[in-house]
Amino acid sequence: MSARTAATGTITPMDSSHTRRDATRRKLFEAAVTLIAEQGFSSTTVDEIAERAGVAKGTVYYNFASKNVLFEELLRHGIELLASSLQTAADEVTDGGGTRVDALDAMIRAGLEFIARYPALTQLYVAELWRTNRAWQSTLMVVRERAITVVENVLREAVAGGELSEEIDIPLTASALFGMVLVAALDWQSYQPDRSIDDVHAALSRLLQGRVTGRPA
Amino acid sequence: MSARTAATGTITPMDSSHTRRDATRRKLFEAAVTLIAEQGFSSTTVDEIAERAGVAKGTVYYNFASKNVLFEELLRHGIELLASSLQTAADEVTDGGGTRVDALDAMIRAGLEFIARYPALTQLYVAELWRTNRAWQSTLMVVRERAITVVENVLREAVAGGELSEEIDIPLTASALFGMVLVAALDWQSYQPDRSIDDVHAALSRLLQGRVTGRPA
DNA sequence: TAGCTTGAACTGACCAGTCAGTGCAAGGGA
DNA sequence: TCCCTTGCACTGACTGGTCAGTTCAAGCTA
Repeated sequence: MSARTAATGTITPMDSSHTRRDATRRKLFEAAVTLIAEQGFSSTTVDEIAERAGVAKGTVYYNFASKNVLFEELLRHGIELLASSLQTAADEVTDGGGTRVDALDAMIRAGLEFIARYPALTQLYVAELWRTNRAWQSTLMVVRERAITVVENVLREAVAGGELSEEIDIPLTASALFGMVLVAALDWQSYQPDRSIDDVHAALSRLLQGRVTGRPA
Repeated sequence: MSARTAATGTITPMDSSHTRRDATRRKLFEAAVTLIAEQGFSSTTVDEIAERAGVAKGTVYYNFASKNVLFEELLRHGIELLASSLQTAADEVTDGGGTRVDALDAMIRAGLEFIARYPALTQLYVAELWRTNRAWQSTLMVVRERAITVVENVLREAVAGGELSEEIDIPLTASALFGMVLVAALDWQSYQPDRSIDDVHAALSRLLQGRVTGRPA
């Protein structure tokens, strides 16, 4: 009974309650995320979302105040999944006696797994995250903060523990690591889908651990 | 007489010819790139583009067959700027007797400068590059190829010359480097605009050269 | 003069959001 | 046991508005 589902992946592997309404909302998230990732927010119509979710258009408006609100709730929902997945990966290593660098490595792995499981959600974040003049700008800032902070915290602990150089710039390094995983994963999915996740992980891990320039450990 | 211009940056610092028509097309590119970066392709109207460019709507259709065609030509135009900028940076170092790793470092710098100069163009690529089911999908594949290849070539030469470990995965490492620069730069512009380009460059450079995990060279 | 631009009017498709009405499960009164 | 009520969840035809793309007579400029 794998939690993983088909190509695009389901957004809500764990569900909270079991009311009829929640099931409908979940179906709508599901439908919206793939459509918006494929076509963008404004060229995705509410009719399409409703049709793919197998409900009537009115139901969309019964459950969400507007198309915008549906999207914002989707963003918040998704980032919670990512942040907790990264946090869990880091905690498991740290609690098991691993180093902070090992934890970073585990987060890279978790990031790749997340993107492989929810490619549509990821694509959607990438398209919106650095856009200016958007209605949901503030939502996105919070969302970004939530994810980046997890990485920054581990970096900070690693510096404090002497594992990483005191000279690294924590916010910028966190961004860079994030971007490295993000773009490598998206490229992998879109343009080199034949590669295994282990290949991708190994390449990124090598970069993190400074084994690209060829000095062995 | 700096080539750099205002906030969004002009797309066409070097122009090829001087006909009246070319000037109009350039104005339209200019207007389209910022509007689309801000709002996305489909919520940007042709009327808006014409207005921002200071031309009549009829002129848009006199110069481009459709809104789609305008956008595709914009993508092709932009990637040429990026690829040649990266190539030039790499060549300058190599021709001047620098190592391939130095060339990579220079490309990081050139990438950051490019993104700082053309943030709207960059945002637009990021939003579209990994999107599926798009009319201009094939245009984008070519465009991505053009940029990634420049990085891959330098990596390959570096491996051949023994500067980089033979074990690195060239396509994946190129993607990762690309993503690292891209995301760090966008984050810098959007969320930490007070930082200097030198700070950002230093942080990325450290990652490239494996000085994050603290082993001095 | 020929190539380019203007601007306004028009068409037809498309789409977010509305709303009067349906279906149905649970409760309660007789 | 049967009927009636309540209200949540859902439905889908409809509305008012928007926008890509067209057309064209007239003006400008190299």
